Amino acid sequence: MESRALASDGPRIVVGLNAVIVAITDEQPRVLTVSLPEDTPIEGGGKPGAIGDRRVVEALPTGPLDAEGDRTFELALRRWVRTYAGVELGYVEQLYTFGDRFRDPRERQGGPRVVSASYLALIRETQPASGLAARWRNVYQFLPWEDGRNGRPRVIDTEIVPELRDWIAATDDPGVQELRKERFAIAFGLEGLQWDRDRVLERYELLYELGLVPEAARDIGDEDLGGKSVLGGREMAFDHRRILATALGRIRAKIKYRPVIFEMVPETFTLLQLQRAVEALAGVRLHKQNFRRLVERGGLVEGTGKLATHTGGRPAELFEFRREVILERPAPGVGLPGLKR
Amino acid sequence: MESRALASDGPRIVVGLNAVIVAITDEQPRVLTVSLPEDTPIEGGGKPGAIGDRRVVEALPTGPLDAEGDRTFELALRRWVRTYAGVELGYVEQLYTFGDRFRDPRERQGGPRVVSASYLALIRETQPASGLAARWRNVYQFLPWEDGRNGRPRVIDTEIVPELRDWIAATDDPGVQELRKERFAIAFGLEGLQWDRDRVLERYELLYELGLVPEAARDIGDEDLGGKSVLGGREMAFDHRRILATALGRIRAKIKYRPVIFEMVPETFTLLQLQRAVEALAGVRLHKQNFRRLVERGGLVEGTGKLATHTGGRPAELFEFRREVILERPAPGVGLPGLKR
DNA sequence: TCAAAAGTGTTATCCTTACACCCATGT
DNA sequence: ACATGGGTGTAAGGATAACACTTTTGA
Repeated sequence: MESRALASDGPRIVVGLNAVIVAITDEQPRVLTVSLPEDTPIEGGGKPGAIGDRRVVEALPTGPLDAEGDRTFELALRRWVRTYAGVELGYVEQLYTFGDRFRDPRERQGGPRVVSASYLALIRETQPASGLAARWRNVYQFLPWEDGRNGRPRVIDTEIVPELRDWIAATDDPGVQELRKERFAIAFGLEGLQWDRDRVLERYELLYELGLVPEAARDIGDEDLGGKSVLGGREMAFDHRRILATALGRIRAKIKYRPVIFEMVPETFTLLQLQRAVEALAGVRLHKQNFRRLVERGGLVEGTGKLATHTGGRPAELFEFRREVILERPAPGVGLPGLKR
Repeated sequence: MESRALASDGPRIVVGLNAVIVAITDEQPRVLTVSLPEDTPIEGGGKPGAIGDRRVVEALPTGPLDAEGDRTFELALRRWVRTYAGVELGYVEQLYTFGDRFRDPRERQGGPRVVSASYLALIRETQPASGLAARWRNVYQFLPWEDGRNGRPRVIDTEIVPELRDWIAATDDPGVQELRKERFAIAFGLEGLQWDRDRVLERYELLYELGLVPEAARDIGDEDLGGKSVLGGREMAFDHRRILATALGRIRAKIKYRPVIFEMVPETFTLLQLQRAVEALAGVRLHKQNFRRLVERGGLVEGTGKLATHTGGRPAELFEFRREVILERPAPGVGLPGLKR
């Protein structure tokens, strides 16, 4: 029981917090990253995968939990991000807690087991992060196969699908082949199935398993990729790209039944601005007229009467979020109308 | 960064895992609980709230993470539950990680900060739990206001609403009053709003905040409830009732877009059996004909041709889950058709 | 004048809801 | 016979998807 937990583990476990801080700028979803300093000390020494290498690898902002100072995880996170990154967080939710062995490679050299509670934070603007070596990165630099706004990403058919087919053929057991085919089809929407935008994590994990991302080779202590092509897409430290994939999947799912998109657009916005924001996160283009009808008739927004000029065409009315929807409907989200293009 | 986390905290944090194991028997949702032994040792001594009192308090099964033996949290959980409770888990997902200060009251007497990663597990049958002082409890014994299958639970109008009204009136600031009114209305579906079945956690937290559950008084080290009535509903140790509320909310939401209900019914079942299972979790009655159409036309089930006799009426066809839906539809769930009665 | 974006209107289709009614079994 | 649950049919209403078309600005 609880007392058992108290007795069992010694000082070999540490708890960290990390934040996936997402904003939208220039119609692109952005995530705040930090560079791990090249001289990051490594406990235990030895070859630590990519950590401590000459290469600079980006990571998600990570902070400690002060066991005696921080009343809750969320307060700790807000404090930490405010202090070190100079960013004030708005909407915050817990994402997932990662605790696999060796997710921090230093564990192999006697480092402690690192448990990270990860949080998703949505903010309105890309405040220029102060302090640290922090920067805003386009989320799709890390997950390029997730951006379908300009048609199906080319990587999928040129790189991923052939590798997946090889993987399926690489076993003789027809039962295993079937299972692989099914996972493949579900994750990437092949065999006539539709591409499920929300399955971001499943796709990343499949690519990791197939060794198509550099993290895979790195984590088994092997820089060499065995001749396997490595997809475009920027590498991250530790399992942070997995965490980012978890975050994007969560956002995509949530946007449909909670009005979280309004955490990320200005107080007032045109309907096209709102649509572009949703498209940036969902990774698909939406049908304009139907999108407008959905948000207007869904009671999500309310016209302000003011107009935005310089929209590139006819001035558009500025809208604002109608907070009352939360009271009226059980699950108010934007909903994605039929795709276009 | 990650290295910061490594350096900061000493042995003052421990990580535990706890499991909300849910099954359905006799049309009731059941959760596996254990009794905390009366002689549970308390680190630091002193008055520990309910822990160590004469009173026996039930808790969720909790196990340690073996930092060097367990490869992942989930494997640790499965191992632990198999070994100590004799239950083999099927579907498992991470729920939430709780880490508030003093969630384990022993922390006040110098005990360590206890971080618990909680998991939701759904299983098919109530295997009689072996070992431990484990038992299956009706979930609604802990959260009686959540069962609306026989009409609106009486506690709501007799106990909860009056207390909530007092709470709203207890401040003079009209702004605060508005905020309270809104939280109240959202959580309990008053003021003409509808009751949102999924907001289980919000309801529990409101009741906790108002001191209507014994845990509230206990956690501030005060056995006396200050004359406040305490609702029906069985107490749990630590914040385990909050965890249970989180779990029920998650199940209710998930059932609508993932076919998780099939983890909890026998391999073959009649449509009424399936409906009763969904009703047990959702806490509402459903419209029979429409429920059937939804699951059949949604491609979720497939007739086996066999019949179940002794149903109480005409023999019913036995159905089974159509695994292929997962391939066909992005978010296959049961969906709750209009209520009846 | 033309491109770009805003905004209006209409129709076919599908899904949900709500009734009404018949069927088969056990007691 | 009748209570209980199984199962079919259908019509009304609402939401969505897909089109076509008009309006208003800036370059």
